[in-house]
Amino acid sequence: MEKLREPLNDVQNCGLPAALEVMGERWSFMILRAAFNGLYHFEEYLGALGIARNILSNRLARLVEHGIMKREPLPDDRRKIEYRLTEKGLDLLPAMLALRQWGEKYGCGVPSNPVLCDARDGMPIAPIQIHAHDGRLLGPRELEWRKTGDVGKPTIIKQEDEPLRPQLNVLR
Amino acid sequence: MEKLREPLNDVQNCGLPAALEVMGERWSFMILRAAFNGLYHFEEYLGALGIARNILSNRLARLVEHGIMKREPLPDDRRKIEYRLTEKGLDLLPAMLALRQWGEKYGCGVPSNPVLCDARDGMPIAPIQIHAHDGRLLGPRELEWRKTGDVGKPTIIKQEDEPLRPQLNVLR
DNA sequence: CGAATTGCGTTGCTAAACACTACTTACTTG
DNA sequence: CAAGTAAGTAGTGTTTAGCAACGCAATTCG
Repeated sequence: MEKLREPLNDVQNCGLPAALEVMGERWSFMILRAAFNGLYHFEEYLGALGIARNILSNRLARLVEHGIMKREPLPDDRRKIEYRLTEKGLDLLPAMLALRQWGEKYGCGVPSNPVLCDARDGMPIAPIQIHAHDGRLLGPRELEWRKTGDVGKPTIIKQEDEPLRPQLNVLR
Repeated sequence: MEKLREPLNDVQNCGLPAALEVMGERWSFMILRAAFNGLYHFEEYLGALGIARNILSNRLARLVEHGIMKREPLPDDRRKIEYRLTEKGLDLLPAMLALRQWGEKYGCGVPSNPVLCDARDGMPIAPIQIHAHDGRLLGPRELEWRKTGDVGKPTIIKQEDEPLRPQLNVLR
């Protein structure tokens, strides 16, 4: 009885374990946030985050190693080194914001003073949500896993009585 | 010279540290993924994830403690206990998917066989992205931090020569 | 009924990751 | 050259993760 489900222990077939290899380490997300706030230098991160020097050193090295940040010494002061986000790093912004918004909603509860806004009109950005290919908003119960070959095929209404375990019907 | 920036060390004013308190721990996201795949029971998670018993026990307890999952013994077999996502837990789906999509894009590189699809038409979901309040798509360079009082005010074109550090202009 | 099995969880111990403080090295500035 | 700055390393404890074995209640099997 093949219940279609993700092969959870198979690291190859899911991006999540891959993502967590770096971003799952402590401080990685906080360093990322600092980077998105325009910090560039070791001592800036150090002061802003309250992290230990050796940990920061190690974490920055790993982020560089994984192509999330790039490390370039400044020509005018060769002591100084700039750590900047790469494109790969910038691509983490949606994930970071989704996590942050979730934390705002349930954690500290409330306003989270400096608000991330659209620079064009100064309005706060929308919540990070799940959209269909055509832009419709999707909730958790409107989703299902599909084998690559079954993508796009019409949805089959289950006839048999055996209660196929719901795909993403995780509530009630 | 007040450069508007998030107060990075101030845990109160950002949801990210709050979110990371639970979700930053190892295995939390992987357990969440398993839950979104319709796993309910201890031994199911255990087999699917390849995690140690004590760690799983501990992590589930913490997720329950933080209201992300709920723990309810089954009436018909009182050994069995169902771990299910709460609404708070379900709300983590965008963050989980954003992270997963990022990992797919850069990590394992490619197809990630079971694809998450819109149940209605069977098409894969769109990438998780950042939208303005009116639905426009926003990139990292079209964003800025604003004090709560300045939200919605027209964007000020900087006149002075002193090079105000760019808000989210983290590239070049 | 009694013995084996299942489901969940704990305990004891080893290894890895994290964190604090102090030290080092390279460079710049006065 | 002396003093200071920026980045990074080393030494030492503490915390967390990981493995294997045990405990225990509820269920099933003979």
